[in-house]
Amino acid sequence: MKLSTKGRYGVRAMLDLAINASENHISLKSIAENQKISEHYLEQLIATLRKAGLVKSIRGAQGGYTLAYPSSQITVGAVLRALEGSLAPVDCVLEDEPYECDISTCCVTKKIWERVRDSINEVVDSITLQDLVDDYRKIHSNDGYMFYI
Amino acid sequence: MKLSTKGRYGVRAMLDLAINASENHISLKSIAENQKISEHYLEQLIATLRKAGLVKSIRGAQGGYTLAYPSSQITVGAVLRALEGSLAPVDCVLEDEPYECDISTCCVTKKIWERVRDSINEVVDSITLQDLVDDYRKIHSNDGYMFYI
DNA sequence: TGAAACCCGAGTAGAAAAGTAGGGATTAAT
DNA sequence: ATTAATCCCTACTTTTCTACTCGGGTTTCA
Repeated sequence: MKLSTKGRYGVRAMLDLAINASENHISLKSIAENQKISEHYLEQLIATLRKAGLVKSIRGAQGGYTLAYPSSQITVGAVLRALEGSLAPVDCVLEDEPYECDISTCCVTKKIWERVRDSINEVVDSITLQDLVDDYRKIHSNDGYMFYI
Repeated sequence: MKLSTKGRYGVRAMLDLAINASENHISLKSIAENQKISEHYLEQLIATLRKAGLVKSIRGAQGGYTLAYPSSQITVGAVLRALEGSLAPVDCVLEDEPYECDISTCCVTKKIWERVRDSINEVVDSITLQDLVDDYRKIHSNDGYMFYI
């Protein structure tokens, strides 16, 4: 029941972008350095986020990435689902294409997993990147990047 | 962010025991057959549940397993945590021995994972095996074992 | 033109999940 | 007492997935 590095790294990368949203765009390299994440690996994660429409890229020299929307409009849930897929704890309660049990109506335990899925989504959808930025600014006064996992 | 088969099989096995709690004890073999789970694999899961004090075993011929407590006193959460360990989505918010980040006070994202962890625990701790038995009886009228995942 | 960036697909080592194998210990029934 | 059913235990294997790495290609600014 663990989140993979995709989700964790992704949220941190997006938070990095949100914190530095004042600058026009940020290079992959600098995010990777700040967050101590393999550059090439992060590239793949950001590519996923771009395809999901959560970040925009600027190509060429001096290029980089920016958030596609204001940080107050991007939830942690959207980031996680883009990278991890559905947050359903078992495949029979996937939101889009639930895996059909042989005898789905008989599946008593399904109710448990639906409730777990919904409660996870509720939490992560209630937190925006801006909330994280606010928390971050409360702790730091522009003293660099210090939010590791 | 998926539950492993340990957790899913474990809950189903415990539900099987709860449904048949009227009989004194049930053999591993019959649970495995009912639930369509490899007998040898289920044996390992039940061993874990026994060591966690959730089921009792009777050895020898005609032996088997029973719940260690009334089904109304065993939560899904207890079963899941016995088999899966902490339901924390990342190691830095494990209840018992949280993985210490280098700079833990600075970890803004930690708050997210704490809230996710707590909400998962809240859901699974609010559901007892008896709740599942009640659901099961609502759907079936003693027509066998039909709750697959 | 060249360097700094983003873009893309394939491959890979290690870890974890899921299950197998094989035997030992206990006990009810005969 | 013997047998068969059952639980108990350790180790091994197979499959899948994670978390990368590799090696390029393309775009754009200076």
